[in-house]
Amino acid sequence: MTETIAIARLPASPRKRNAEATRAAILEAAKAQFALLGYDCAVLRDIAREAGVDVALVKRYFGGKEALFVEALKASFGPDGARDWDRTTFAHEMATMLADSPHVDEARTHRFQFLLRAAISPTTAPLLNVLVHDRFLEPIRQWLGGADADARARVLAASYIGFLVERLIRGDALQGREREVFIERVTAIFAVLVTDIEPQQGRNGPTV
Amino acid sequence: MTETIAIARLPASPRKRNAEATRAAILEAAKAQFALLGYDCAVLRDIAREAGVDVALVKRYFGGKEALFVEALKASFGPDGARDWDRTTFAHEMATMLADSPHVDEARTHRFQFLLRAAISPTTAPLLNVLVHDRFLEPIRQWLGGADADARARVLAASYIGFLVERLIRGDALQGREREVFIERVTAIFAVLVTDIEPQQGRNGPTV
DNA sequence: TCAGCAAGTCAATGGACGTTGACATGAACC
DNA sequence: GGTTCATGTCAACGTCCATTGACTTGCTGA
Repeated sequence: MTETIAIARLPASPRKRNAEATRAAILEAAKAQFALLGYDCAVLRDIAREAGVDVALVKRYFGGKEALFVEALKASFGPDGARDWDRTTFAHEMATMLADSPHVDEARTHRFQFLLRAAISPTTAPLLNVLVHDRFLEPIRQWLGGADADARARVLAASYIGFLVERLIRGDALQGREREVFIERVTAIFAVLVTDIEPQQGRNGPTV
Repeated sequence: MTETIAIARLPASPRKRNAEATRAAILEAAKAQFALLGYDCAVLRDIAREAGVDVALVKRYFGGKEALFVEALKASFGPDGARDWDRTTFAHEMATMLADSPHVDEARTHRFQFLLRAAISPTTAPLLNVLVHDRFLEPIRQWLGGADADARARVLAASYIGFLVERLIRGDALQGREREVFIERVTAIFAVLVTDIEPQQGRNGPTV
């Protein structure tokens, strides 16, 4: 009798009891679900199922949905932060990355979807103001440096968000000429923002 | 007895029975709530209360929450569409408008919040792809004209969305020097996009 | 004045979901 | 081997919310 059961167990991994591991599994599943669906649409039962545990453990380990969310949010914005980009190649690299998002650098795209959804939802927005500033705006500001770094960081962040949203809305990848043009223009935009000096006036488009 | 009751009625407006008016009232309340909270967080009871009617009427007039949402979405993107901007002043005007959003041109900000929330929520995104293209991207594309209008329209739309999100996340108004810098840079960005010719290469930031 | 219908009200239903506490089970320690 | 505590399971409960259908009220036309 025991042998047949042992065979039947193969599909479900017989995970050993391990608080740390299950906690981590829940957190990982939560990060994915919250990024994909946002706080309101994500469902604890699904998170638990994805982690291979019971819902009740969410309460045991995190206290509740909101607490889990905050934890997942923090976990998503850990060390990375102020990645040191090369100033001379930044604009082009970022543009290319965005053009190929979300297929390239999936983890990064993922994290920012998370942040974006969190920042926009009226439920979670209040939890976020500090985090957005500390982990997102402030690193950009410091990296930019120069005059009016704060305002420029804001514009840079906003542009970045916009391109990300655009990619989020259209799922398909950019290709061929369209991709090239996208990269060209976006590179030009980031170049405007990285530059310390003010953009020259009178470039308000051709006077038709 | 009747007189005292008549006096007590003052606060609640004794609206006459009027199908068209109540339908309109519901739609108006729905537009506001959906824009403010998004599809998932908006509650039919609140919409009904704001419109001064019973929840059941939502079903009678619109069929259900999703149908009401679609209706509200269409109603929000009616005639406006391809407003004819002056090409020579577009960049600066738009930058200024965004800097002062949402306090100026509140209606416009409102509508785009609506669209944004709708586009991002996984619940409503499927309902939107066509609408976003027809009422948002396509008018921009036509207005832009020139080479690679499609790709440029995409970048323009994305930037616009980004700035809107930034303003949405921070509620407070830009002021003083910060506002000036914001307008300067954003103007430069839009200028890059309105222009038909490709941006000059090599402006990848100072070589430090 | 009365029938008939549209407009509006009310209470109830059913599902989804976060939360909770009682219970079972495995491992570590005496 | 038995005790004990942490880990994991189970079956609810309560709430929120969209939906529904039966009921009431006011208007209109004969």
